[in-house]
Amino acid sequence: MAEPRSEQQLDSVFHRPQRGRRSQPALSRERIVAGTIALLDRDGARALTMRKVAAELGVHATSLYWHVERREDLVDLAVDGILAEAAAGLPGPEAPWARAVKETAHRFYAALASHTWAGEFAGSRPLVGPNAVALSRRIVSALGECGGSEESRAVAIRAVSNQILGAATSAAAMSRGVHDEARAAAVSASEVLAVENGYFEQVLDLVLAGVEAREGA
Amino acid sequence: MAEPRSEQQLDSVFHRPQRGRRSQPALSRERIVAGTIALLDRDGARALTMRKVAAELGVHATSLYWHVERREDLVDLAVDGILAEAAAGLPGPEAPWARAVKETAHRFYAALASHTWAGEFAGSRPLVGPNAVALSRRIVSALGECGGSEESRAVAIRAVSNQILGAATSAAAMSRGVHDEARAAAVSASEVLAVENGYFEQVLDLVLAGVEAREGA
DNA sequence: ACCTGAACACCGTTCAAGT
DNA sequence: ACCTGAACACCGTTCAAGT
Repeated sequence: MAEPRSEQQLDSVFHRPQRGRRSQPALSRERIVAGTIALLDRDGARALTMRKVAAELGVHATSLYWHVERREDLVDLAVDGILAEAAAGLPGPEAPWARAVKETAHRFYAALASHTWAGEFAGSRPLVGPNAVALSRRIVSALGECGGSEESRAVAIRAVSNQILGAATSAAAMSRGVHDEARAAAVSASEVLAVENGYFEQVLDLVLAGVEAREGA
Repeated sequence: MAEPRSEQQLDSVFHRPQRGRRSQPALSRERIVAGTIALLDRDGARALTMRKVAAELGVHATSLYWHVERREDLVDLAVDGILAEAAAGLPGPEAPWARAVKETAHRFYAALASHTWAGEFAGSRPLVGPNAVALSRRIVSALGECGGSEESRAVAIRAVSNQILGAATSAAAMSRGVHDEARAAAVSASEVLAVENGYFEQVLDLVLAGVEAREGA
């Protein structure tokens, strides 16, 4: 039974105080995150065990506990890790709001969908890492420019973020889903993803059409 | 490493052939599903272990394997179980398409959101049980009446189902999320759910406004 | 400061055995 | 047909011990 942690405690999952070091330690936050992501990409969500992450890094499972408090911290760090690139290239403040929403949402979704294990964790862990927050904030700020009441902006924000989370979750579920052999033979997983990526753009356009229709009313 | 199962195999998870029986068995599909749901409602997703489900039913863990093939079957059965009520009261074919979509989507979402553990499993298990399928089909048929190309209907279907899945996933994640004590003291979990339920309706209206705007264009 | 090793209380699943 | 019991190969996490 893990008890809930306060904002401040959770913040310390992502930003750990640096210590002065004399001899180079074998493990570090960065190495642990990289190893965890490599393991997840290779073997999937179910392979995320303390022992396997440790083995990936040539170390004992118990050693990880010096650097993280619990297994769930590895999940949070890995998920936020794959959002780093997406969060690094956000549209600037000069971008028109609709384009900023579309581009940010697409980067967010594409990062999650290209590592399907991330979608598998989306329901059990809130996305509160710094990169997820940066992406969310950019969407919020863009939708803040489109006019309307505070209430209607709150609705638009939820519509867009549900779209991202729903598409990522469904991509993850599909990747573990019923494999009709004929279909599996015909189209590879990456082709499916390409099609779904195209749908994501259209679906988001549809949502934004709703936002604009509302704004015009 | 569980290997994927074909459509037919998966179907047999939900519809098991009935056998003639002489003496009443202690366990049954129905009792197992009911016990699993009770356990999940009481103790959460992490409590779903074969041993605990068995204890809930006063039986040994290994006995469950006579009735199900693996732990994941319990997940599938429990999730589809909580969708039974929602699938039982679908809007009839005479309902106007937009109302049918809204009502069905709301029933779907509300069922998932009122058992947050279901949202936690949404990313790891595709919703392919008979009740989930019935709900999805009703949404598909309703959106089939709203005109537009096949492509645009496919987009609308994804928009609505992403909305359901995204809202349910985010409700689940929030229920395990950062507990700001002040906020937790001020509003109970059920109050939050009530607010989010209201948002869901508005968000769905927004999406449907997009569908209608597209159709008008 | 950082890692090891033993230990504890769990897991899912298998299979032979009972009735 | 249906359930038990022992067993196997795992889990996360703790803590004393090493360096």
